[in-house]
Amino acid sequence: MTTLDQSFAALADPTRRALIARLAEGEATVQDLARPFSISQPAISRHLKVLEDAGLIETRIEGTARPRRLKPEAVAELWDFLGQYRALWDVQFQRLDAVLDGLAAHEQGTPEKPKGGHDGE
Amino acid sequence: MTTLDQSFAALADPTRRALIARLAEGEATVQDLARPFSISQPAISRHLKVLEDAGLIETRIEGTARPRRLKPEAVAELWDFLGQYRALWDVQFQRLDAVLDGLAAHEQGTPEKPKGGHDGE
DNA sequence: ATTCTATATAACGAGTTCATTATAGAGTCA
DNA sequence: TGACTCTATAATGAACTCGTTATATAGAAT
Repeated sequence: MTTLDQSFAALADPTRRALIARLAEGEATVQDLARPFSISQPAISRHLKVLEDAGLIETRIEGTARPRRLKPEAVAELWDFLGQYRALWDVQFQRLDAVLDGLAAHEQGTPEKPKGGHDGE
Repeated sequence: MTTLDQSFAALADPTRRALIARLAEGEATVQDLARPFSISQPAISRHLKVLEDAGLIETRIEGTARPRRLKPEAVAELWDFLGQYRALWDVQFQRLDAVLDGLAAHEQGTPEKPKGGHDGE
């Protein structure tokens, strides 16, 4: 039942993540998607089926072509799941924040962001 | 190479997500973790190894016990990955946002997201 | 030392994944 | 119609996953 199973499993494959990255730029056919990869067209079609079964993409029919597009709203469930643990992460860093405060503000704009600045609500 | 592979694969298993949920409440030994499940201790130990290899948990040694604890900072990478696609999702919902704006601002700082209502297992 | 407890590891089997090649089906074009 | 293109599906094999039981290891308690 859990679609989290399918979604996480779908994203566990680097080829599928690359397909998603490509689709983030816009609709693409199987041909378009297969071209940059060194794997066969049937393999791509199967990856796309996995992504679609997970609800991450959807298919439109146009002649013989089947352009795929992202369904970004599918990310919501994963986002919420991770959000639970990101909250813990923030809590952990609250202590670190205190330490950093004690060390005085000696640097600004370091690669590490003590104040969890990851999302954009 | 990508640890995203390991992280997503680790989270694709419902037993492992349950282990993580338990660890979110605090450190726990293998015994603690195995008790609520109907699977064997070796199976739990292997799940924990998968989670640790993915960087999602860490182990402390205390006598013969090996209490595990969450490493919530490991969520950052996954969070960032999903964040790319959540941004697309936000764009899609900008039209909906406009509608909601029209309905007046009735709440501030709610935990619910614009399209809330997702469960967490 | 012996025994008990906590955990890890090995060996195995069923099921799944991911690639391949070969082929089928549907739409387009001459 | 026949030939061509785009995509899906079937058959197959290697590798991995996830459970099991049996056993090994390490520390604690007696």
